[in-house]
Amino acid sequence: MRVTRQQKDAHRAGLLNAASRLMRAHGPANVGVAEVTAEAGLTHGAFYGHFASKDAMFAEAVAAALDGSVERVERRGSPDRLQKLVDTYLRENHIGDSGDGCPLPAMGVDVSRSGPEVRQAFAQGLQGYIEAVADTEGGGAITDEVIATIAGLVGTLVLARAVRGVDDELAERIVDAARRTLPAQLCAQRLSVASP
Amino acid sequence: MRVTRQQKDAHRAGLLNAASRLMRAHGPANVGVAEVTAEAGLTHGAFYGHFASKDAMFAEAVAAALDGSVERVERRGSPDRLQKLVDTYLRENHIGDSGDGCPLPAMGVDVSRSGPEVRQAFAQGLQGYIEAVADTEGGGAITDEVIATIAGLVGTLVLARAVRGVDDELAERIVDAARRTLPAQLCAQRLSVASP
DNA sequence: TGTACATCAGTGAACGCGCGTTCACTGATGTAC
DNA sequence: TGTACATCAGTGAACGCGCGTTCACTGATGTAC
Repeated sequence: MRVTRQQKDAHRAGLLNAASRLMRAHGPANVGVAEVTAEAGLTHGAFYGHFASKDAMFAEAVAAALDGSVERVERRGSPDRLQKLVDTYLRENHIGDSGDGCPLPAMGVDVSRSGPEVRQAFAQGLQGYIEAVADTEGGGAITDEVIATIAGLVGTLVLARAVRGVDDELAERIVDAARRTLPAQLCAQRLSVASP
Repeated sequence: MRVTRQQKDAHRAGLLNAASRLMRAHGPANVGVAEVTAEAGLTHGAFYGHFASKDAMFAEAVAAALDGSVERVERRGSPDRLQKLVDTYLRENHIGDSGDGCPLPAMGVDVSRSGPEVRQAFAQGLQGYIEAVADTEGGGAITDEVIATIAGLVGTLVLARAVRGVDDELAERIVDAARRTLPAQLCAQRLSVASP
């Protein structure tokens, strides 16, 4: 049953892709090794020829998903306006089906419950994502506005997705609030306190 | 082994409290029925005298946790400034140990992966939380600023907690950005577009 | 280029384990007199 | 108030099941000549 070297590489990529999608949608704890391998067209035994453990694969899936996000940001060109990020983000990341969306809201909490390897991968990916956003849409500098805008988008998706289906009106209300208030601006009151 | 009616009620409350804390910290999928009952000082067999299933208990734990959050907001008095929420929230919700913190960032993603009963409980609790914040700290009206500020806080905690331990500097950077940009304000550019 | 053999990616049965859930049993509580 | 009995909250063994992981095996691929 040996396969071509390229096929082996393709299988590995397929496993990572399947894991990334499934784990974003259902969480790593609710996705089995057998489910991932089946989704990639393999049997569960093949898994350990590619990854040392389920946890090690999750770490790689996190890194791969965030790399994909960075690429997507960079491919968008250079609109030079942080507002573009908000528009595109809230358009692309549908409230339903988080499997294909941004890994930050879909995996963030799972990462915080995982071990150091996973957290390391996430931290590195998040740093890269922030830099990519700052470079292509924020004018280059990693400002409070860039970071807070990303955080605002993440929280918006987390809350809207949680109430989807049972209170769609509230879900839409949350997304609309984000659309009207993001990108984040420095808080006027605080600025006047900081520099009177 | 029969116990007093009050003790039965106390046991039930203890189970809910234990479940709420454990599931906020580790996620419902990573917390077992035996773990919850042991934390409450009982054995696993007692569980089904109080709840129909693990999922039903999660729904109740979500509702209880959010009710607790509402009470905490209301007990804080009426500072009448949304900014107070940001200060208190970021002070009380430590980046580490999410078991005692706000259920929105700790359970939101888990809720979005759960069934209708859980989502219903969360939607109702979130609605109540938003109203409580609007009443005691936002001046009464449920504005975009109130909702977007809550969402910003949620996203901030999700991201900061994910990188905690492996990149504490980034975690602090994220929290600081929220501190300086929240409460959310209506976006000036968009307003000028909407009403030129 | 063709052949012979070593390599090794994938298969599928098997493992130990912990999970959610059930249930016969226990013995203290609640109640009827 | 005191006694006798029914109730029922909690116990712990047991269940079926799916999980992550291992491993002997297979047969196509890669390689040495």
